[in-house]
Amino acid sequence: MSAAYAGIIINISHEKVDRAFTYKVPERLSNILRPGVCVRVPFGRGNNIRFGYCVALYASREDLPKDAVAEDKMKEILGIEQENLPAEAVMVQLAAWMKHTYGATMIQALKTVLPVSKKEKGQVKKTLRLNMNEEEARVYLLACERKNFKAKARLLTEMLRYPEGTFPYELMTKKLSVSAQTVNSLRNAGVISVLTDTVYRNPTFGKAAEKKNVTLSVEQRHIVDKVMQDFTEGKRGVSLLHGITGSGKTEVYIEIIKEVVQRGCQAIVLIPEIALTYQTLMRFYEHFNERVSVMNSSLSKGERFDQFERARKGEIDVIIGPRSALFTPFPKLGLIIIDEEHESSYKSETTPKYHAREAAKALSKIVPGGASIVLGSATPSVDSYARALAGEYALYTLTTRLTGGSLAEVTIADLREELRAGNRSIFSRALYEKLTQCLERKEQAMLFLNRRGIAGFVSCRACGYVFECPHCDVALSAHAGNRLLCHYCGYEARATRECPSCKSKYVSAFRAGTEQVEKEVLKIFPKARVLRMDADTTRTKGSYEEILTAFKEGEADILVGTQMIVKGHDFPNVTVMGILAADMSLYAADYMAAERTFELLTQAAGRAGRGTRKGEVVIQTYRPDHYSIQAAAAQDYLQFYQEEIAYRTALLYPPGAHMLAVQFLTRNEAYGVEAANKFRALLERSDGDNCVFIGPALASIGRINDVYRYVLYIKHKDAECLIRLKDVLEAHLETPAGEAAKRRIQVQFDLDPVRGY
DNA sequence: AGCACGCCGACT
DNA sequence: GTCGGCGTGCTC
Repeated sequence: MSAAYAGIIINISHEKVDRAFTYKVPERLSNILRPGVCVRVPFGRGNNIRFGYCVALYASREDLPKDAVAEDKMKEILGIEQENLPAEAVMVQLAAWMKHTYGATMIQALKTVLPVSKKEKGQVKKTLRLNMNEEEARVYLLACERKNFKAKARLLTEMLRYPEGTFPYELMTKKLSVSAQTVNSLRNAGVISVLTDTVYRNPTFGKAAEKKNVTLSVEQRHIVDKVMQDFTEGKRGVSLLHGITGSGKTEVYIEIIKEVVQRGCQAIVLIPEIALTYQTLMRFYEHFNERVSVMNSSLSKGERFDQFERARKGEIDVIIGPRSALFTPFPKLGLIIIDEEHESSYKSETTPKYHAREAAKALSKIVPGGASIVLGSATPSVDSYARALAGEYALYTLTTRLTGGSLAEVTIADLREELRAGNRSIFSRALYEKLTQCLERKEQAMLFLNRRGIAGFVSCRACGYVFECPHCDVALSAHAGNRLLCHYCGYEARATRECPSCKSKYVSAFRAGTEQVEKEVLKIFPKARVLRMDADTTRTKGSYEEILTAFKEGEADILVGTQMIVKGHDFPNVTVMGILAADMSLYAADYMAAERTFELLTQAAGRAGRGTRKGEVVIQTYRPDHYSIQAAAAQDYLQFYQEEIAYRTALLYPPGAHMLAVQFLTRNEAYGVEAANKFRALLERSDGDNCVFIGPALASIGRINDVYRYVLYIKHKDAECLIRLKDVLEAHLETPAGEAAKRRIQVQFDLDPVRGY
């Protein structure tokens, strides 16, 4: 496309100018300018030349947004910058890729990739301090007052209240309305000094850990050598590391990072938010000391900026963090490691809904020289495994459990059978027996409740009435103090003792929760000491680690919990793991339900028998024949994969094909159906010949906060075809008819979603 | 952010 | 008058 006008962002990091300015595109650039490209433009009254980034292209005057400035006000782009690219240019290109692939405005994409503004930086980084003693300063203040330099006087008066103190720059300039010039002139006069704070806070470690040398097993060494051989030859591709829990993936990561760092490159290690354990962290510190930095969600924006700044300046070689750590601006990125690559937390839930794995692949192609990618998992995503088998990724397998211990012995308990035998307790006979023996042996047990999608709703047992949110299509869930809460919009109500429908008194909370399990355990095993871990008991900071430590130190016999107890913790004394309702996550209405069930069960099964004693696992289920449960019981990934890939291929689900979910959000139910169907017709007419359309249909939770949600799924082998359809719809929304629709309906895209709508 | 413009008191 | 400092608002 040839463009006559372009939207240019001058300085993304400053709030006042973080919007697009329209420039004319000179003839010679009209065919080569693309979103994300770095340009030089005249800016401001002085027409100073600045760097800017192209965020939008317009073919003609008609395409310009209505609020664009008059033609005569527009200046012309001077040229495309190819050398001396600012460090952020790589990230801007990544943003352009995100915009193209996942659908978003360029600004949304830029904000995802360059998340911290300089404003925050100012707050943390610049402080003011008196540069002279109190008397001298008072003399200077008098001089200022005499000359009527009001701003200077205000500032000095304030600072003289604490002559030895340091003052945050932003606070002083804002509160006292002192301009940057005033501060500058005081600094030039030598009255005050402006300190740029170079003391970075490193939140998780203080002392340098002692260095331990690890000897890699033959298996591990082989993988490291292979990856490094490709790296050295300049082949920067993707490797998938399939290794069962305890097979030593972390050592492999560390060794590869070490070698990459030795070659003058830096590395990013992505981990799912919850998997960041203290033990794992210490392993990295032991090897990289102050050259490694950790990002996590508890960091303030300023602290995150510090981390990025250290990376930019070359003060660190390795950063560890959740998916946003991918945007660390290293000068020479050489390696990206994605641990537990199957985790769904790598997919962003806000627009642009990017997948960190795909974004990492895009980034590795953008960085000069390229970057290698290592994906690691005990239960690889079906997507990655399929690509590895197809030869797109190199596949490596770690088969030996180095931490000792052997695979646990797994029993499947058919709950239908139990019911027939008259057992109505939450424990099958097999689990009851194993728990009893475990307690007798003074060993520990874990009970895992897979309660995804099940909340403690309140219903009437006489007529079946369920308390529901008046604004969303979900049941309210019971909370302490007789309160009923909507988890989607925050609506709150009181629970009544009497059923509003049939007036019976049999109103009670249906508790399939961990609390109920805990009570049940105490009833059946009154002597057992029980700890519970779920969203309720881990609400306060640090309580998560506290519970785990207490359990590890043997302060309890049984740990009851949700997903969070099965992720990456070693309890050597645990010999029994009970999975209470294995199929709960199978009922989720999306194509990844079986994959998630298999992952959870495999992880849970891997928790038992980590020490020297053999582990025993009981999987309780109503669907003992389902392949995800059978495969998890056999701890056989390949068996699961083969069943799953056959299903995905036959039904054209990823990776059998690509899938685009288009979500329509509107307050008007009837209009939603009508508009969504119109959009589908438009897409079918344009380029949808070989695409499979499903819907639009009301989402599984059809209404949240009085907004109705319709979903249209489109499937096709080729992702680019779906991206074209997305572009067609986006373009339509820019036409006059589309603009009108946009006021009543919101459209969101999600390419290859990992969660059903 | 950086720059110019307009305002205001002080000094020639 | 006009010089120098200060606050405000705009930048395609």
